[in-house]
Amino acid sequence: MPVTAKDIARELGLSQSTVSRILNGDMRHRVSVQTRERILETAQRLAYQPNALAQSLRRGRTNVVGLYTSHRYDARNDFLAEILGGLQIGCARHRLDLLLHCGYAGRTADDTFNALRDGRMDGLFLHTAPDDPLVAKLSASAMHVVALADPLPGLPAVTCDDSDGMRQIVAALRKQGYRRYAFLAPQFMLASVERRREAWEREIDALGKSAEESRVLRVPIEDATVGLEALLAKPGTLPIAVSCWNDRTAYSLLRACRERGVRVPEEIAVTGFDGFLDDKLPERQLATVGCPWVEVAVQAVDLLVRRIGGENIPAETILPVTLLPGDTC
Amino acid sequence: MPVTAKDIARELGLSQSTVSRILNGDMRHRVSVQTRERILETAQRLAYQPNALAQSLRRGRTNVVGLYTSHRYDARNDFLAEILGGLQIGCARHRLDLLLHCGYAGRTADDTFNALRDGRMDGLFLHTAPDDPLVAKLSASAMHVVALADPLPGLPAVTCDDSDGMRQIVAALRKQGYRRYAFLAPQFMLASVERRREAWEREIDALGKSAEESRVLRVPIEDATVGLEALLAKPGTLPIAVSCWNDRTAYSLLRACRERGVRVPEEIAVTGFDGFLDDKLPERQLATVGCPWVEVAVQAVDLLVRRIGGENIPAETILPVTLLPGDTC
DNA sequence: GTGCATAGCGCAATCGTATGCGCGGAGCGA
DNA sequence: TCGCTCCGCGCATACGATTGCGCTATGCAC
Repeated sequence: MPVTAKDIARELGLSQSTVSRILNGDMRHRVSVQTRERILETAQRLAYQPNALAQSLRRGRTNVVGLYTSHRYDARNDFLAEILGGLQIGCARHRLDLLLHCGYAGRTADDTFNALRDGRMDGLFLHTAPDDPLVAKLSASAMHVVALADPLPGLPAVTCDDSDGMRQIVAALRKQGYRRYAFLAPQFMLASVERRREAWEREIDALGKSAEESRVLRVPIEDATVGLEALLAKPGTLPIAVSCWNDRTAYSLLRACRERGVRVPEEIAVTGFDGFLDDKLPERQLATVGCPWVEVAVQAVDLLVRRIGGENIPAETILPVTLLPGDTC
Repeated sequence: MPVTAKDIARELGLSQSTVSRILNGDMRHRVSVQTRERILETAQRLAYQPNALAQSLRRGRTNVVGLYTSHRYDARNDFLAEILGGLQIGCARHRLDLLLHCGYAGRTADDTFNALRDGRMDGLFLHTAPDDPLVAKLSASAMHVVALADPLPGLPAVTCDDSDGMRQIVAALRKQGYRRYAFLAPQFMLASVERRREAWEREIDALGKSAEESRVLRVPIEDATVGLEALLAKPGTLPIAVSCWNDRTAYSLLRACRERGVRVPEEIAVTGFDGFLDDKLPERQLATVGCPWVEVAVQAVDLLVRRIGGENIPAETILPVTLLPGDTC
């Protein structure tokens, strides 16, 4: 059985409230020096550890923040790993713990929403699709939420500059004189993807008549072969400059090219978005956009803490990205 | 303000205890059908969500399990990502949530230990070095702990069959007739590494006089160049069969080989351990051992739940691994 | 009219902590 | 001696739930 404040009080013939005040350093409550010493010494000796549940219940504050993501973790999801690393850093700074909410199979948005507001956490980080029913519920509730990487309607967010990143990429492609362009998007909905797509379209439109072709293709993230086939099926001059919405899709495309014997960048030029480093690659070869995901998460923690503290926080914090040239275009 | 059971009781002119019993489906407590209906309807209408802190405090059970890892998350740590994914699956099945304990900078083992036993979680998953002071404290405490992937003294663990995996690898190398061997270990201490090293040494010893050389090198996980230099510095017949303690180190070595123009597998043969899939690679080229890390985590959750339930659980659960041939040896 | 069972519910303690307020005694000045 | 201040601490309640036990009213048999 864990030792409680009452145990200490009983041992010393004091009241539990006095023990509590001393251990919390409540200076308004005057206690003799000897009593203080005895309490501290006894707490030490009995290895007293306050019950966090009771404290949270009473204080109305848990020092726990949650993370809800619509996607599960796996070794190929570099994005979540980076975000998680950043959250770890941020939480450590603010002495918070992180509660990963595990979505039960068959759980409805209602269930999930209820599970998130059961009092165990002070705030929540969210990464999901904008049309996730959870988003509307959360933004209508009193819950403190910060969206990560992808802006969500009605919620503050910390993001990377998707538009600028894509603008820079296409600008670089234009400078190289490509005439056929394509954008590879995922089959699911994500706000940042649409931003990148819009920026891509703006830049392509600015090309005017000099662009021979420009298409947006939706492909499964783990296999870009269909996309590649569709591109090559249409006759026209090569190469085609294919901008992928993220690095993982770009690597899918690169693999598809290798498997079909398509030369990069002579026939297909490829760009990514994220800028993950990986020892597994010979060198940085993928031309991509470097996104500070760790920093995104760190800043998100700062913001959430301020929000919990009652401050107003900006609707969107956009972090700058950098072009990372490579030899795939 | 969240609505409490007392609010429902007040609204219906009932007592809070009756409300609680109905909502918990306590059949021993007899209540008229109308009252039951009214309570359920009102709870629904007011969107009542029981306060998890109060429930946990009273019930002595939180339905939260913790994860403590000595390493931080990042995109290159495939291992943690896989483990985390498995924990997600397992926790979802048992309707648990996962509390990531963020180690604060400057926190001592004492601090960490105390933070882990503050009543917020029912049990804990652990991945750290065997000489981490935390391990001794935890195994001496009443806390329910399951070690992940790496056995820890005094604690139950779920692991992969390190010995068998390494045995299979070296057996395959022997069959190919290599005469010089090396083992690349990390500079930090981890039980599974030592198991792999011991298995490697046993197999090499079994070669007897036919082995021209066999060395164990400790290299930083993110850069194997020094190791490579040390190997090549010593004259002798090539190739050298280098078994790396994990995939990441193997990729480090492969990169070092590329950078120095060393041919694989003609001059240096490379094997890994983990078997992570990655779209970024052209094909499965690294010869390695496939470890079911997701399954390790899933089973760890099952075990921890049984342990929390009062059962005795096996000291070590070892999951089988499979040899994944490649073209790096 | 009495006894007894049962249906239908409430009282109150409990989990461990935080905190507003009050209370007895000592010391001191007038 | 009276009144005031300040020291040192405890009482009691609250946070929001769970749960053992007991209480009242009704119905029914006798």
